[in-house]
Amino acid sequence: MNLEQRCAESGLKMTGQRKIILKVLDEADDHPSVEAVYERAKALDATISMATVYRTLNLLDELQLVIRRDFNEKFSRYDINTDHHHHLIDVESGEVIEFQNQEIEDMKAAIARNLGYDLVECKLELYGRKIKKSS
Amino acid sequence: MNLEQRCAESGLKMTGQRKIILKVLDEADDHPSVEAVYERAKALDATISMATVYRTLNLLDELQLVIRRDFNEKFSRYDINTDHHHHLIDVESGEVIEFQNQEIEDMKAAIARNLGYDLVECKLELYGRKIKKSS
DNA sequence: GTAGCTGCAAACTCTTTGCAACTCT
DNA sequence: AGAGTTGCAAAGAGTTTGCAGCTAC
Repeated sequence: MNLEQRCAESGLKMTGQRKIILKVLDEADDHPSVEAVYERAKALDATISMATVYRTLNLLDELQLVIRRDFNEKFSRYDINTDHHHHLIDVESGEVIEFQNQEIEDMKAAIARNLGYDLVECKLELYGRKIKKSS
Repeated sequence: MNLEQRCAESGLKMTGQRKIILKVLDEADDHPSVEAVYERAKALDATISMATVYRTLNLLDELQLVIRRDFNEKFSRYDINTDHHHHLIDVESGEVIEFQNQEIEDMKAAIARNLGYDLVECKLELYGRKIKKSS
C-alpha cells in the first residue's frame, strides 16, 4: 500500500499538491531534507510552496508514515522506510545506509532494563569512512 | 586537570567571562543547553552575554573539550564528560543518564566493517520510561 | 602594543503560522 | 456547504556575525 492510500485511510483530503508530495516521497530511496522534497515536488508542479511541504511532512510524521531524523545537520531529513532500522552515515559523501541487527536490539533492551527503564525508542547512528580496497 | 587549565594550554586568553563559563561547565553534572549555561553564568556575573556563551561553547567544541549534542530538541546541549559513552533519555522527565558498554562497542565496529566502513564516530541514544517498582 | 575577546544589535537559517482565498468530499 | 488545504508573507526560535571598544598577555 502506498502513502497516498495510507493517507486517505487517515482521512486526509487528496489535493493535487499533496498527491505530488506523496509521490515524491514514495519514489525517494534516500533520506531527503524538506528542501529536497520541495525541489523534487516543484519540478512536477511549480505552484507547490515550501509551507505546504513543511505542513505535509509534519502531518505524515504525526501519522508515523515517515520519521523525522536529525543527522547532525542543521535541518531535518525524512525517513520514508518506517521499518525499525539504524543508519550508517558516510562521513565523506554524506550517503546514508540503513541496517538492522538483532543482537543490538536485544542488547539495547537489556541495557535499558539494567538502568531501570523500559525502552520506548532508540537511535543508533554510525559515522564511518569507506574502506579502500587494496589492489 | 580542569577546563580552565586545558583552555590555557590551547592558548586561549583567560578573560573574566571565560573563567566563569568554564567554572559553570566544570561544575555541571548534567547536559546543559546554551540557555542553561547562560543563566548559570549570568548568576555569577551579570555582564556575560549570550553571544559570548555561544562563542565559548563553539570554541570548546572545536577543541573537543566539550561535545555538542542533539537530543531531538530544537536546540543543542553540551556534554562535558568527553569519555566515550552513550545516553539514555528519560522520556518523561528529560533526564539524561550516561552509560558505557563494551559489547556494544565491539558490535558497532563489526557492523561498520561488514558494511565496508571504518567506524569514525557513533551515537547511541536510548529513550525509555522508568520502570515503576510494584509494592 | 596588539591579537584576541566582548556586548550589542542585526542578520541568518530553518521552521511555523495568521490570513484570506480556494477545493475536496 | 463546510471543514480542510493552500500560498504568501510575516513571525519565531536558535544561532552566528560585523563592529567598535576593551583586555589579557
